Amino acid sequence: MPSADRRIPARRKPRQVRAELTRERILTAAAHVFTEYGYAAGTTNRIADHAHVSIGSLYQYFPNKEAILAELMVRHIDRGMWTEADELELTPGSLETTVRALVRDAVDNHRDDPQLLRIMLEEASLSQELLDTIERHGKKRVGQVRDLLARHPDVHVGDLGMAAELIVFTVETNTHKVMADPRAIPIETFEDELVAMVTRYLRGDR
Amino acid sequence: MPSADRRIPARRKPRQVRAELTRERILTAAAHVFTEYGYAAGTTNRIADHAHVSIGSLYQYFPNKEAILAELMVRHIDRGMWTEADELELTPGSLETTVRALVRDAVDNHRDDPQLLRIMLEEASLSQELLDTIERHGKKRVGQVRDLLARHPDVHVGDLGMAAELIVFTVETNTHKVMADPRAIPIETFEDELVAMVTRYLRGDR
DNA sequence: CAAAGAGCTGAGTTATTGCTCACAATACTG
DNA sequence: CAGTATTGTGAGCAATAACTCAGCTCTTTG
Repeated sequence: MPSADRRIPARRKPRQVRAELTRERILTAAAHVFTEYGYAAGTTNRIADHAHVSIGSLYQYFPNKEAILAELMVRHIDRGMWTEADELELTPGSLETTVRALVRDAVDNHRDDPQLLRIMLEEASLSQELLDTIERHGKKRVGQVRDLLARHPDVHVGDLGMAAELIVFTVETNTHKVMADPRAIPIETFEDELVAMVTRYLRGDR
Repeated sequence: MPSADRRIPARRKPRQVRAELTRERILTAAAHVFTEYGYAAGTTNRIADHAHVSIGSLYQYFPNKEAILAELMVRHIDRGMWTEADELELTPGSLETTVRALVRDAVDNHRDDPQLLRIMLEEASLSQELLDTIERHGKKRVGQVRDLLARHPDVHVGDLGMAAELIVFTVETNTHKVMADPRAIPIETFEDELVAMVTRYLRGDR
């Protein structure tokens, strides 16, 4: 492994469609390879092989291995970002309906490739910059949920911010677990329990 | 990195106290090094250095790097296992008290070295055997909690097994998160919310 | 106290992997 | 179609890290 901090030369920017396709093939292959082998064992040569591309080509579009993972991560985050329209859409209905929508949202976010997400979050040591992006995304999401809860009449909790944080994290990790586990519990059943837990919590029953 | 599956020669078993001490020093150093550098960058040479032991000695007691982590993991699990006495001790009291005890237990389990636990669980790719041990431990724990809930009069949930699973996982991961995050939320506050959530869920209020 | 064995050493071997670079192939342009 | 720019190739370099082994020191034992 070469020294980590070396001057990273600027990469060529694709000008022809061919090049753009190559880039995409590399990313697709990387997703597959990381999923199958994990981050450490998902070598750049393996990725290149899988993409039917030479290792040299790979390094023409990505300055290093981490950059590939970073791009996958950024794309995932972008896909998962709520638009304001989505947010409004969640407002009406009973508390349970709202919570269920939240859970469904988390499930959708994991649908593509739960294994890959796990690897991205857990296995690879991401750059500080990327971690910051994820952090910001998380904070924004907690904020959205907090606002959502604030607008709902049935919510009775002490600290709304903390409740939002607790909920987002709990829903996220539980979904993550059920989706990532091959021999998983049926999602529907688990979803019901999760929804029940969160709903009862928010309702603040004594 | 040498090929993963090679004949692993039997290691020397310590016969003198001196040897036992060396083994312990290696394990202690490994815990420190893994915590500070992570698993991948926590090299065997670094561990040996930190333990003031030659790399050769290290390999006299552990067949490979993973075995070191495995031993740390097994020890952690053993420490965290409930005895029957512990179990009985948890029975009496209000539901909230019981839940709080559960949460406290998780906190205690993370107290030693939350970073290390994170590394063990997330970063390293553990052997199937070790994963099975962890799995068995998890199942046993869920079983213990299920029995605990079954004995409590205030618990009203549909599927007790699933409830136990949901609770154990939720308490575990939330605790894990708060403990591992350096700029963490005050544990007490978070604990209260977590306890509230789980308690309200179990009480099954409508 | 001397022989035997247990424990310890660390330079060196083996293997892997991220990544470069000199060159070849392909696409664009006038 | 010649000349230029872009894209693609893959052997091999350099770095790194897991692990070995020949020979040493320390402990035990008779």
